[in-house]
Amino acid sequence: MKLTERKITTTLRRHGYKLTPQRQAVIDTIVASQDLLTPARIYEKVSCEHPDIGLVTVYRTLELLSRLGLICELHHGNNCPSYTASNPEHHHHLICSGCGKVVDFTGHDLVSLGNRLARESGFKIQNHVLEFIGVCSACQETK
Amino acid sequence: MKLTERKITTTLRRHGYKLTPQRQAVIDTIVASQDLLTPARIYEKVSCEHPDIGLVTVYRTLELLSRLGLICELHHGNNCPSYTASNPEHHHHLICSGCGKVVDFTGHDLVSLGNRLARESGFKIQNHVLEFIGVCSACQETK
DNA sequence: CTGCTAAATGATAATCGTTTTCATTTGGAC
DNA sequence: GTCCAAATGAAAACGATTATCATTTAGCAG
Repeated sequence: MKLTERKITTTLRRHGYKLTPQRQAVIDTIVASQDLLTPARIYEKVSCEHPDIGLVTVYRTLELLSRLGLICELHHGNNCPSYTASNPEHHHHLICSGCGKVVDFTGHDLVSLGNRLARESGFKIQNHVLEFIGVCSACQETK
Repeated sequence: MKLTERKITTTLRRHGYKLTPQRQAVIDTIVASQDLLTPARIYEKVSCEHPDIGLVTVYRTLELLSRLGLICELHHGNNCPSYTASNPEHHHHLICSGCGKVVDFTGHDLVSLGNRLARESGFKIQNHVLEFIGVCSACQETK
């Protein structure tokens, strides 16, 4: 279950952030899309409805939402980061290298592996990233 | 076992690339370091021995080595990519968020998970990324 | 509803990492 | 040694992101 727009706005409020039309627009766009969106793409989409929004505001909103854990920032090989609405439960991503579509998946437990690594390496494990990159069925057809 | 410098140079030859002093220097630097190095950091290190090398050449060499699979390019959250000598057998990375040190680990098989995902999602899986981020023992002490 | 204030915005410029361009140099085959 | 495609370096171009700062506004108090 993806995060609802409502959940995001109430979280913003709870942390004392204002709920501006610009932030609304960015949130709407991210929640409405199933795909990985770059900042530029988000700006482009948002601009259709709100032509007077600045790219800077998009960046600032993304930084804020990311910091609050409401959206996920991913890097899949190429240069620039992409964002997708965050899933409240722990999960991983399956990303289409063709169109950027993101599918969440759960059910693979890496805690015991993390514990083993911590024991063997002396690291204090903070986080992990598990991503599968592939080609979605739609992109496989249009080759 | 990390890739040796010798292995890298013969691979270059085999693909018809020239073995220039500049490439040697970049290769030496990457092989000698256990840490994740950014292009800027590699340039900095290489410049000590070869003050007349250009940053552009570092970028070009990294691109080449990465394309030949001799070094790994990683993105761990932050903006710019980092590189480390590649391990010939399939492996994953444990990265220190303090100093950038990289520890390879193997033995965790994700093939069956990949197959399950492919079956359920219709994706054709191409690749996967598994990284653990943590704090190495040295960095834990200097806090 | 009205006014107030700190927070948020937008325009512009600055910054940073990376890539392109192009004239010059050079590794390595002959 | 000669030659030429490949490689290099300097400079400029480029794209993404961030900083600056004057203006606007959300949300609260009265």
